[in-house]
Amino acid sequence: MSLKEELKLSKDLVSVEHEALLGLYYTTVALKKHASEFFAPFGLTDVQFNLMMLIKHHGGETGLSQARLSEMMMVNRANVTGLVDRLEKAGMVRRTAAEDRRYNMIQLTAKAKKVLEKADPAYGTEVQKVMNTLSKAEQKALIKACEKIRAKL
Amino acid sequence: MSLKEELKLSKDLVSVEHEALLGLYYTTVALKKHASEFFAPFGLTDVQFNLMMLIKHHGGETGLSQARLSEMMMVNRANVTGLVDRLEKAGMVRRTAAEDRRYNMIQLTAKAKKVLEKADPAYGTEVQKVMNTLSKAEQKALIKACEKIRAKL
DNA sequence: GATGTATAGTTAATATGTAAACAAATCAGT
DNA sequence: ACTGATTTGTTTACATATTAACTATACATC
Repeated sequence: MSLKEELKLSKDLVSVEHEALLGLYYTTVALKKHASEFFAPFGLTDVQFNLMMLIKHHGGETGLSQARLSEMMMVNRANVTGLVDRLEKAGMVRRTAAEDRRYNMIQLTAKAKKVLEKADPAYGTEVQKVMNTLSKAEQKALIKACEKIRAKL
Repeated sequence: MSLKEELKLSKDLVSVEHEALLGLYYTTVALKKHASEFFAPFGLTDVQFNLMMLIKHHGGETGLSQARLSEMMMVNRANVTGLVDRLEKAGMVRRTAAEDRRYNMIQLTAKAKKVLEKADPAYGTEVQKVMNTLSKAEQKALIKACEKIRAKL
C-alpha cells in the first residue's frame, strides 16, 4: 500500500524524491516497532539486542570499548554510557578494565550468552521472513540505493 | 561505501537480508541527522518541522487533532502531547477547541507560517539534492521495495 | 434517559538519542 | 621530560518515543 493510503492523506506527496525519503523513514520506524515486539518476550529492547550482538560477533575475547560500540551503532558516546548502565544493571554485560585505562571493555555475561543462544537464531529467521518479500536482486538494489544516499550525506 | 566498510567490521554481515535491513536502518539514521542539522538554523527539530508541515499541507482551515497527527506521524498519542507542548511554548502552534470537546485542534501561529515560508522550500530543495543521487527509476523501485516490506509487518 | 463502550488527551515511569562541559588518561612534538 | 592536543567515559539538560493508567467526552443500545 502506498504511504498516501497508509496515512490516509487526501493530497499526493510533493515529489517522488520526497515519497522515497518518507518511504525509507516510515519503513524503518515500522521495522523498529516490529523488532521491539519481537524482543519483548526475551526481556530485551531492539537496541539492547543490537549492542549485545555486536559484542558477540565482533568482540572477540576482549569485548568492545564503549567508543567502538558508539561508532558501530552510529550513536553518541554519551548514549552508550546509559545503554551499558542499563544492561549492566540487568546482569547482561560487565565493564572490564583495559590496558589503556581510558577504556571500558564491555563483555557479555553468561546470562547474556544464554539469552542470545535463543534470540540470535530466532531473529535471523525473522529477518529472513520479512526481507524475503524482496527477491535477492531487489535486496541488492535496495542495499545499493541506500549506499548511494548515505554517500551523499 | 558498504556498511561493512563504514562500520569498519572485520567480518561480513550474516546475510544479504540482514545487510538490506541494516542498510535501511543506518540510512534513515543518517538522513535524520542530516535533517536535524538542516533545521537547527531555523530553531526547529526535524520532528517539529514535520508536525508543522502536516498541519500546513493537510490541516485546512481547522488544523489537525492530536490523534490525527499521531496517526500521520505513526507515533503514540502520548508523544504528540509533548510535541505540541513544546511547540506551543515556542509560540509555533496553538490548541483550539473543537465541536467535539474531546479534541484539540492544533493550528499554526503567524510565527510558524513565517518560518515555514523559508524552511519549506529550502527543505524541498535539499531533499531533491540528496535523493536525486538516485534515478527516477531507482527512486520508484525504492518506494516499491519499502511498500513490500511494510506490507509484511 | 441510563448504562456500557469507545475515543481523545494527559500523566508518570522508562528507554533512547543529542550536545556541551568536564575529568582522567594517553599521545605527539619539541 | 614537558607541554599541548586528543581520546574516553561521564554528567547534565533536553527532545523524542513507548506503555499503562487516568479523566473527560461522545456514542450506541436497551
